[in-house]
Amino acid sequence: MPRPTKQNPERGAARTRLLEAARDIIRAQGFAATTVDDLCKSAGVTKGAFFHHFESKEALGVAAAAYWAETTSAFFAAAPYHAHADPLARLLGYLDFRKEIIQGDLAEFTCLVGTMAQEVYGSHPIIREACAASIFGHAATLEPDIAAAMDARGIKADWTPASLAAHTQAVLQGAFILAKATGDRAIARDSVDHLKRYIDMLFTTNSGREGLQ
Amino acid sequence: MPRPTKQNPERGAARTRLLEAARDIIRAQGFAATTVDDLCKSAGVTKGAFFHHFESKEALGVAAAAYWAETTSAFFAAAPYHAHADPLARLLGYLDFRKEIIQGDLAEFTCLVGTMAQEVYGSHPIIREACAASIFGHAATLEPDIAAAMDARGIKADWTPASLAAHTQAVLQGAFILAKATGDRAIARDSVDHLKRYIDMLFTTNSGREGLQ
DNA sequence: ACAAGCATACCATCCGGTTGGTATGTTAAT
DNA sequence: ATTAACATACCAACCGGATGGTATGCTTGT
Repeated sequence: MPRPTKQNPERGAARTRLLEAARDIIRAQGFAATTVDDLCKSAGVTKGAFFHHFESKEALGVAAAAYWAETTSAFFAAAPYHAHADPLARLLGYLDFRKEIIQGDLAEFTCLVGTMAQEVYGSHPIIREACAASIFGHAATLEPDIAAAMDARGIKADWTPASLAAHTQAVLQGAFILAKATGDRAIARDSVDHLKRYIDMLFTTNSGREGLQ
Repeated sequence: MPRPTKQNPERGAARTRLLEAARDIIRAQGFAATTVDDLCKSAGVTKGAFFHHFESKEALGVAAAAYWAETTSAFFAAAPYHAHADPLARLLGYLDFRKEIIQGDLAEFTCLVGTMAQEVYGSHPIIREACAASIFGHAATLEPDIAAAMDARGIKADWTPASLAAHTQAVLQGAFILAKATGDRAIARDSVDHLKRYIDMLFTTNSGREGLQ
């Protein structure tokens, strides 16, 4: 869709630059506090360009969630933890990878769609749905490894691969909130450690094979 | 400070009513999307009353977090799980209690300070701090039971009571995000179940007594 | 009399969205 | 090969309503 010209090679990139601006600014300020002008200024385009590409601010929110889903799924697909032969090692490797990327500024490693979902679940159901699709689409990539690890160890539990995959995302989202509340990244990594310990115990002790309660 | 009159017994309650309105509306819409007029309308007072009691919208955010800390700490202090004799039973009872109160409308059981912290951590550091105080003040109430349970079972681990207490709050906050994203309360309860299973295993298997990594 | 607890009215600014226009590129009939 | 017709990408200026905050004054209890 982009149509660059000879004089201005940046032409045609307005949409992408607005989505990148949205990704960065919304993570730092939230959706409601981010104005269309903020986005235009950061992207270096005018409001006319904004409303040419997006019907409304709400539509940008949906597009930003979709863009997030695309870019992060490519990012994780390229991550090294997939190289492990054992599915449990891949799962724990995923969590190590998540721990590794918890660094730098808060707005750089926290989750756009988690932030947006929390904020707009009541007022913008369309954005909420796009965020849910991104979160659970990502969680779904963990399920095959979880199922394979259960299979390999003959584990019959009262929890499902989908449930554990969702739980990993809950822990990560919650870890981000604690990090934002304290300003401390370490507390987020600590929660991921607890999650790793849980999963390790689930697959390496007998307790994991019997139901709770 | 309230000064009720004979004609209008509600007089003097403006501040409290504004805080209650803030608790309810901010949980449903977020802090930035909640206008001062929204709050005044819901509390049944005028803007003059609002700015008589609060210097600014930001000041109301801080007061709302403090009010949340007060009311929830009283709420949990009165909960039945404290009756258990065994500290581990109290800890698991706390999580059962948290599960039980996940019902009704989303804005009724989710956490005000978690929502606010996520949204304003960058733009309103004062509110962020008040939210952190509320979250970790609540987490601190779990630490004595965790420490006692470790003691009773002679557990020497590479995690601290404070770290596990923080993790429980991370799981709860994350569970709320997933619930908001999907509109489904059950997924939040599932995460609490995983957390219960984790804590159960930590204290009832040998794996919990050795370090991860 | 005086201060606390409000209400009314008002303001300056901001914000999402619109309008009209220009520059560039594509399609297809002649 | 030219050109008319159309589409895409973007800009500058503007608009109406909303928003946080203020100025002022009225009530009520002490």
